[in-house]
Amino acid sequence: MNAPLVTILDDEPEIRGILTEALEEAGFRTQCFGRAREFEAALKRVTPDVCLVDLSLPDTDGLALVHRLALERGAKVIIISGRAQVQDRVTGLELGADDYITKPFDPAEVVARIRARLRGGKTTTPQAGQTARFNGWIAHFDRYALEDETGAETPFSHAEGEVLRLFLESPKRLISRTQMQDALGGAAGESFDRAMDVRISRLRTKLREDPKNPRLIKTIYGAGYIFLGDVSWG
Amino acid sequence: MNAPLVTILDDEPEIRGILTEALEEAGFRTQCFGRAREFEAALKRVTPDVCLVDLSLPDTDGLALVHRLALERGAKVIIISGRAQVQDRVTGLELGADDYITKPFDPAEVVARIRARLRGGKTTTPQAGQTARFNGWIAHFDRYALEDETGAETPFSHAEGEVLRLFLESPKRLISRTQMQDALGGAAGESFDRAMDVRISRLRTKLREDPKNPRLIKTIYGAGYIFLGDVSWG
DNA sequence: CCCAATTCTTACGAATTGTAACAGGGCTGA
DNA sequence: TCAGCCCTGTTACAATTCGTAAGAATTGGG
Repeated sequence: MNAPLVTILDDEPEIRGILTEALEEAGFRTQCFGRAREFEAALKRVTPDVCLVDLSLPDTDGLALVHRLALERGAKVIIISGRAQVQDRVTGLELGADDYITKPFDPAEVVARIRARLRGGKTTTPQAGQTARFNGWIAHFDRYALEDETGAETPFSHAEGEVLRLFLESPKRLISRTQMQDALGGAAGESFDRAMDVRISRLRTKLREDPKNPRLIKTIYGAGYIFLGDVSWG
Repeated sequence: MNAPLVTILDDEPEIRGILTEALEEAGFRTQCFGRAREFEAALKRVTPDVCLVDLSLPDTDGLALVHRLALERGAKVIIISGRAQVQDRVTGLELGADDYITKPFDPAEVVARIRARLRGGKTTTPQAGQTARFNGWIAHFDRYALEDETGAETPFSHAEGEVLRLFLESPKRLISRTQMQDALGGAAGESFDRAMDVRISRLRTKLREDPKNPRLIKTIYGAGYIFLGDVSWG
């Protein structure tokens, strides 16, 4: 398993430098961005484990960005801000941030708080179980079968299982098509797109999704897919 | 689903009072303890969702208690401490605490941080924060639908949702066109302006705005837009 | 070699979104 | 006040993106 990826979004290069140094020292992978636009562009390719966001961006409204990150992506967000008023912290946290650190900060504390977030989240599933429960379903990856609420089982194929596993490992997170393509070992960008669609389509029918109003696998036009549903592995 | 249970462990009665008042106001159930012994005894009967622990306890080592709580119980632990040194915070977090608040604290911030903890551990809140109410409407961002006063739902697309979310995140504030352009990730400078207008236009029709006299999305000639309406997220 | 299961590719239709074109109204200056 | 320009709203259309059915290619077993 790779080292956790932490993204840093701050317009001051000096702060970026301090943070990257401390974080790499602590064993994280890092990616830095000075403007929100670049950051959002990068999000189409990678899925950070924790996002550090400075609110005082020239580029955009930081709070709106935080809200989008937390809600759409399900990412862990830590706000770093010069605004130290209680009201600022409360609104930041209410909008979905997982933590709020005020400048000036100590890099050691930032590292400790990132670790605390990663500990709590458990986003990654280290090979633990071959079964996962979600919204009344049980996915048996050892047996390639989906178990109903009533206990009835529907088999699924290997390709379908790859997609399902990808979703179950990153629930409530937006997964872009390129990410999915990479994860599924799909060769270069041929017309593999359609194949993915087909896989998802078949998976949807096995999950008995209403094509007009999918509840579990939601597609975000022009962005990717998102799997809603409360997953617990075991 | 019951209200989340928060335990308060602090030797100062005054602080216990302040915290219980704020937490019950916020809708949590609370249990107070002045000594660690009583607290640990109570743990055999109940399972708190979040534990607030003051480190300066007379009858035990607070840090050791935190460590036990975090490791054995898997409970969410928030340290409240008078010790404000960075080193104290780092060790507290490393030992398993999920957050560290220094005295003096503001009860509102404590509530916000508790909520953030509960949100992170997917146990309690299935899908909070995905809806917003305003002037008789309910916007369901998880479902991409606008709910009427009568309960009727009108679906909206991702692009429309982006605009709507932007407005709901900054109500009663002027949003310039460039701001909106940045937030919506649109490539600048092009004739993307018109695209934005179209998005807003479509959103207005779904909100059944009178074109001659818009009540919610008001346009400020030469400056931008402003969203009137009393928004409450939840 | 044949059959069955699985997967990919092709093809087409539907939904979403950006673009062009035009209408209309506000703002400015004579 | 009125002409003219700029800004915005709206409509129609085109391009992109996505869903799925049907058939072809691949694989594996007998």
